[in-house]
Amino acid sequence: MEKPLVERTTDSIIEFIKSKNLGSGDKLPNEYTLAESLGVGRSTLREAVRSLASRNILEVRQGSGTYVSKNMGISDDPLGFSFVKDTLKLTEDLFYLRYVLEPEVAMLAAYRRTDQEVVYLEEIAEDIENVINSTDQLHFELDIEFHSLIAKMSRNIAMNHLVPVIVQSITLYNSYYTNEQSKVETLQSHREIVRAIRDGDPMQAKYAMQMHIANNQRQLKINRQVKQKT
Amino acid sequence: MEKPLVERTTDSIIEFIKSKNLGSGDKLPNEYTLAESLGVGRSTLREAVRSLASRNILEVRQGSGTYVSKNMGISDDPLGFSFVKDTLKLTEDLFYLRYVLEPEVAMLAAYRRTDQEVVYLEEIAEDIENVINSTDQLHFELDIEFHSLIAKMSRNIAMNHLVPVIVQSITLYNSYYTNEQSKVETLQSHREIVRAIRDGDPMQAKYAMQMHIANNQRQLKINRQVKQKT
DNA sequence: AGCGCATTAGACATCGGATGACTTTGAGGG
DNA sequence: CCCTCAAAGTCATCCGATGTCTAATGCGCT
Repeated sequence: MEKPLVERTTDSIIEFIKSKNLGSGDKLPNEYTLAESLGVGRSTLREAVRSLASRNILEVRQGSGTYVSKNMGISDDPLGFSFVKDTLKLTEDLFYLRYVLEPEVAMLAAYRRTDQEVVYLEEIAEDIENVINSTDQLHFELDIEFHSLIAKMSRNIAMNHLVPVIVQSITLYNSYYTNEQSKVETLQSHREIVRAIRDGDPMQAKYAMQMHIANNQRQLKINRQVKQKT
Repeated sequence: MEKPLVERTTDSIIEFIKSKNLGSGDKLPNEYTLAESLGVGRSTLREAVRSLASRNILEVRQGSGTYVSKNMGISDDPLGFSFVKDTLKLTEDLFYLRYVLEPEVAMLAAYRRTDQEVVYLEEIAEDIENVINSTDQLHFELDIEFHSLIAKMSRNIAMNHLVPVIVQSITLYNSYYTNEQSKVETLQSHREIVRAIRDGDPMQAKYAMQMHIANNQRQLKINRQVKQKT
């Protein structure tokens, strides 16, 4: 018994999910049954479930049941950025990370994308054009979706897991403001990216993404300067 | 009572830590006392503690007590790679990610490193040379330390958080075997990387890191082919 | 005085029963 | 057919008992 029973139980639950081939949204047996079948007490099982829930692997709904989570295994702040004090520098650094990463991702996407995915991507791009002037969070959510889909199209598992986290972190720890200029540039960039990926032009996709993120970086700095002066 | 008591209790614990100004390694009151003072049952407290432990905010040691964790906030598998079925492809993709990322990191490190850090880096590189032939995990741990330190030297917060996760994931989900050839190449590459960073030669640092990871990728494939034939 | 081993107190681990609160579902009345 | 509401299913919470592990204590030996 080297590891505590609770940890072995979390492993058992993951094993259970895999063996039963459960996916997002599927329901687990109730806690009494599951505890019984794993051979542990209910308290132990509950702690194991709680542990997995806090890692966004499970979702517990009182009165309803315990389910496999949607964004399986990726929690809100997986890289611990919420503990970083200097959020200004963090945002800059995140943009630099994106500048290194996402052009490569776009390139891969242009190589490997399916036609179906291109249709989705065009739909999202269109949605963004439609809500670009709305004030709510919808624009940010769609932007995350846009970049996440491209990451998925790259067929690189690591990128696919990582890009959503990075993009979300930026909107999470820095509510940056958009001006008219940046909106125009964003839409223009998006069109170029979509076109390059659709046409299967990896180099152009890479270049377009590079420009897109560089624009964002530049606009971020400009907005901060404007903000400082006021 | 909108939120479940357990979640409110996790918040209470964090509040408790902040208010008492507890830092890494400090001990919390025992579970009976803490439950009492937070006004919840022991099971509830235990689940809250377990939840925080799985997010690497707390560390529980049986028989000793509950402590504030060191690497606050970064969990073992933050990007959810443990759910990926095709670990072979995952490893390839992780290496590709490193190939994109780490040369840039090495470049930044060469720009921004301090002399003190260079001393540490040389020490780690030396340690690696000494244990390269040992069979245990020490070699992997030192390799993680090596790349993590370079990430720290880059002064990019995002890279600093990300690189350890990526490097660790590779050793976690793929126990790749090393042969004599790769050991020699690894040591050679490490020397070149250290030298370039020490000399403040960003381009050379980038190039050396590129070669290092490309070598690793190549050796990985070779080892797999050898493994398949047996 | 110093060292080492055994004891012991303190702390977490695990179990399972009792009761409460919430969700879902479906039967029955309109 | 729809609405209401009661019942069943499920998680939430507390609690007491017992086991296991760690670290400190203290005793005896040298």
